[in-house]
Amino acid sequence: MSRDSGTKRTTRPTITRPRLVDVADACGVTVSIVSRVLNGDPTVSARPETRARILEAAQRLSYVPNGIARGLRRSRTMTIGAVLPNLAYAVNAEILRGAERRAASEGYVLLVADAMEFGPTSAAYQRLLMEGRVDGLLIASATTAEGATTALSTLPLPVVHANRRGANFGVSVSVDDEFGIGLAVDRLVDLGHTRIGYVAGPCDADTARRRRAGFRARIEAHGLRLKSSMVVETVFTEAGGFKAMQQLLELRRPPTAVVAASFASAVGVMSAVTTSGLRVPDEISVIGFHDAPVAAYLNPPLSTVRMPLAEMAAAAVETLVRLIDGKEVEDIVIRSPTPVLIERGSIGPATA
Amino acid sequence: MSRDSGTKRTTRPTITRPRLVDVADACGVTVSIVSRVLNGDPTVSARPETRARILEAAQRLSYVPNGIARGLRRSRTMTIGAVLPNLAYAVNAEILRGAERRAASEGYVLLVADAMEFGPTSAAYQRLLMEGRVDGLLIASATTAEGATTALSTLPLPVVHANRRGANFGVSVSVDDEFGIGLAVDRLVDLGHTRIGYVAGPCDADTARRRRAGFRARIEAHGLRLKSSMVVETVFTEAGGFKAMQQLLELRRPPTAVVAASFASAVGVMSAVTTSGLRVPDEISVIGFHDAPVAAYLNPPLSTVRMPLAEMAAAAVETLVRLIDGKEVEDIVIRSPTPVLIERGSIGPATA
DNA sequence: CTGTTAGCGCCTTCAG
DNA sequence: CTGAAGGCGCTAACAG
Repeated sequence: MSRDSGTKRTTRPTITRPRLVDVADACGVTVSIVSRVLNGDPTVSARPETRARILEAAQRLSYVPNGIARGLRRSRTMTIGAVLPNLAYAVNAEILRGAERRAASEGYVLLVADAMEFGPTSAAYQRLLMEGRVDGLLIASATTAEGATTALSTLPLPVVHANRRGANFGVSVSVDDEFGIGLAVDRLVDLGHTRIGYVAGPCDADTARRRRAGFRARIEAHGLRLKSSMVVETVFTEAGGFKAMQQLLELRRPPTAVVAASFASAVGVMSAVTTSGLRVPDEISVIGFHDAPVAAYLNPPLSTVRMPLAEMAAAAVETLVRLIDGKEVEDIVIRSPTPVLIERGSIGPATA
Repeated sequence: MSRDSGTKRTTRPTITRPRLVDVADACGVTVSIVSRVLNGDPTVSARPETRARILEAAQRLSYVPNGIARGLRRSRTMTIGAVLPNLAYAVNAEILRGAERRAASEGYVLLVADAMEFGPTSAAYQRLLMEGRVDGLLIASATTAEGATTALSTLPLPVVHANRRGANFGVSVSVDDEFGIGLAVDRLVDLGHTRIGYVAGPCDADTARRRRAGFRARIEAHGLRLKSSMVVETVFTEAGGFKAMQQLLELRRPPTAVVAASFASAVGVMSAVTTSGLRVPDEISVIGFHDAPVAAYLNPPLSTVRMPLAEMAAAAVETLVRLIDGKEVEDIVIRSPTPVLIERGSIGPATA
């Protein structure tokens, strides 16, 4: 039919999928009604009989609209760019997963880019942003390269930051870090600890700053004093936690309990304690921030604060979609489900 | 989801990006030369002066071609669909990461879909495949839903399977599981172990079958006998490893060493040993398959077999691109860098 | 109720 | 050496 009307179809290596026109002349109408019927255009009142014929034909040919053509026409790609840091850490994987799920249910797909290499000069950056392949951007990296962020702020593109507040452009969706870290403090104080150490995250991440502030505030709310030597700043990795804990162990009076600002660093902390010949939780209690499947199987099982990360990611996608749709949005802090302390074997009563 | 209101924000006014025609009449020529010059068309011999003017204008307007329009025109989206299982496990995250990197350097971007929900009826499936948004598919799930795979095999779309051989369609890029698992056996035999248990993966994953076969072969190559009670099949999770190990511990003569077919299950194995009051490696040695950052910080540090997963993912992308380009490709087994046993504290000499 | 038509932004054959 | 023009497949006015 009109399939070969275009004279030379050149070399089409793959089998061409049915197009709108194919289903159109499969039932003797034109593309326009087919399009409108298939898209459920409310302003069209097709004769039931025609409509049925169209739907039947579409079904029979297993017609699916070409997303690229549609994207071009509507200047809407139904694609979201996700910029994420190292996926080897469960936190980020969980965010990506939550985002992908919600994106799918909103009719979007996710393009991923590694935040580590996401500078304005990178190929990924070019493809994602400049080529107009995405309708919006979900940035889940607390520490995206500075060059990238400033470049981004000049782009006419909706941006949502997940787990990061106060960027100078875009909207933020985050969790209540202060509250979450407070849960850890409360429980440790409950157990009689008064010398509680803190393995903080890098201060260039605002989420790390919030946790740290929350820790201090909660410690002081309990009438305790936080000596500055009890707080060590490090990166969000096992190695970082390990080194930080070694430092805490060198103190004249080491802490009897330690809260780590991430899951990975908490693992490092436990490892440092064990390696030094002390026991968790007998001599030192440990709590990590963010949960992971492996937590329950560590030796001892690591207590963690579980934050609603998947929900945060979902809300971030939802917000981004609203933004893309031109609706008003505002910064959001996800408070439900409430952060909760998962108690496992790594904490116990103060002994020292 | 309860949320918190902050400042209201809306999207910035959308500035339309420069088009080909903009740079064209910015220097008084037509789109056609501009297109050809910018794309480095070798068959065009533009006057140096014109060419310079064009490049300058493009630069000045910071013109970047619209990827969607180009995709429509060339029926090439420069996009690869990646179907992956649970990213919470480091193995998969590493594959995704390796794939993303290589895709970027090949000029492609990656669309991700969760293998767990990747059925032919899922929205993600629709968007990725049927809508023609991707030029090819990278499947890194050993156990993609059956419905999905059969549906896929009928699609005229290049497919590469990573870490999975013998699918009835597409090409495979995998690592040498047999060899890798053999390294673990060799070392344990070296250490004097003769009763070596194996916590296998689900037999519906061909990669799990290969590891299992490799294990048996290597055991027998050492002249040992493998009692069937020494092999327990389970899922690739901590919980799976835990339960499997419990089963092995109930044997009249439990193994003195255990090889687990995944990282997660190895963690579960160690946990089960410890929980039962035995010690690793004093009473039981443990080796896991696939490495992860956390391994070195477990208690005791977990010995693992490190496989070239990132390289595999990169090769898979490269193969897919070749396939997309219509070149001939064949199944690949990545043997470099060679799989290597990372010895950590979880293994020691046989004592029983 | 349905058809015609004009592009979305780009590439590319064919003329000049 | 450069221009003109026809689509890629689809949507959305605007007409009948």
